[in-house]
Amino acid sequence: MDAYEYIKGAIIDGKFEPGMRLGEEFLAKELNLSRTPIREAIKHLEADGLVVPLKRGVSVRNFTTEDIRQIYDLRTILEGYAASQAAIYRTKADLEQMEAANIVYEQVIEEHVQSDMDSIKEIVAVNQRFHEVIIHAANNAHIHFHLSKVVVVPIVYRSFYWYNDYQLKQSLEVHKTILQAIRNKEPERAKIAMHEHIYQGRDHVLKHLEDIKNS
Amino acid sequence: MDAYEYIKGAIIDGKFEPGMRLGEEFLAKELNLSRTPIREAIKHLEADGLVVPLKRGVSVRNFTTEDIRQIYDLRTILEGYAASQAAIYRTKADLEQMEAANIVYEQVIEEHVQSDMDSIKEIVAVNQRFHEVIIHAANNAHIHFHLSKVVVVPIVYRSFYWYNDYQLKQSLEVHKTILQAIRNKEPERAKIAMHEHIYQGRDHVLKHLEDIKNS
DNA sequence: TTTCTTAATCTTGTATACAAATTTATACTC
DNA sequence: GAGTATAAATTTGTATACAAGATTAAGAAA
Repeated sequence: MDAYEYIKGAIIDGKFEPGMRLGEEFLAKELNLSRTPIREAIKHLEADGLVVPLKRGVSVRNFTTEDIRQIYDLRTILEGYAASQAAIYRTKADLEQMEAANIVYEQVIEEHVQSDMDSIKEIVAVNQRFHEVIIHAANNAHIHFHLSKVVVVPIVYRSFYWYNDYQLKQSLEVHKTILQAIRNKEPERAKIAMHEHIYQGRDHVLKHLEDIKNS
Repeated sequence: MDAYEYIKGAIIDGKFEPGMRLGEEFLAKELNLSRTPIREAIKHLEADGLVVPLKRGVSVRNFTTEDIRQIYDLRTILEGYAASQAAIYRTKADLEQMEAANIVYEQVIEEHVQSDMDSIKEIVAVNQRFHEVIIHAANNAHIHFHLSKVVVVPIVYRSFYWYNDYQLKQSLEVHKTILQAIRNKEPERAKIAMHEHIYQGRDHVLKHLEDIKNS
């Protein structure tokens, strides 16, 4: 298995917790590889900002509340722009893929039972799919390059775990609004709706962080 | 010397041209190192998007005109946002550093004689300094993280080489406008001025690329 | 002469070895 | 018993070795 993907995955789903030192020998054993490819994967993760260097070796980065706020601000700007561009450049095929993603989104929300890990993973995947199609439709590969590094922050990734049914349906409704604006070629409307969508996500995560701090 | 910085520098100032294969043994000899640290530097550059993988090894990335356009669009959004945030959060110390950068900028432009490499390098550095202070004042470390990867594109970096005296003075004037808006705490004005500034940079680069294509 | 096949060479990718540095553990002193 | 110093043991960083795959070159056939 690819070392980079494995370690990244383990960080994202919390198997490797923030602050944990990532020993090379340990990872090499876990993946049945020598230290060389492990070190290269670590260098890649360091460039991504997912691990931070120590005096020697690296540890899993700890994202503060302030980091989360800044990252969501970034996402708001970039995805807002992507939505407005998508409303200009979207093709028929783009629209079909957005619609398809939202239909699946509706299904998995419908079938979803609270705190079922598998269905949450499906929700995360299909939500991401919708966002990715918009970014693709925006016709700017560089936006995609940067957003792919922004969204991957562990806490953002896991935020769906503490959505309730009502909030999930709310989220689907905003998706529909965004899609409608893109279909109608209304860039400003698409941007504003996307802004609102991501601000809701931000508030949701920040509130959760506040709650666990007070307990 | 650090392998990553060396190779990155060589790509930026064109010593390693787009498409050129970066042989590990070659780089190892050039830097008096073994292949191991070279490979790690290459992995880092790959994460940055400055080199692209081949079937085996990597080559220097070639940025197309379309890439340049997309990258400048990204810069416009991110630095425009940074300028508006700077207009809100700038401290006294931030303002002083912006002023200092612009004073030096004025001096080096004044003393500058066309196509003197050293003075051009100074101009590049002090222009970058002004932009960096604004990004710092915006109070968003993640914006800085992403912009640092966006601006480093070789062609963008070298765009100053084909500015004439009038255009340099023009550029200084816009810097002053941006600074004034930030000083007066006018976020929207600062953003718009920054947008204009970067669009001018973009048009300048794209026109240059067009010119060399037609010759 | 040109093209296809095969062999030789070169380069990468992975593993391992070794030295330097940091961390941990133990012992000694106050 | 606590703190410091010294020594032992991990662990990283760099170098090198080896094997697999890719590229180039050479030779044979059309």
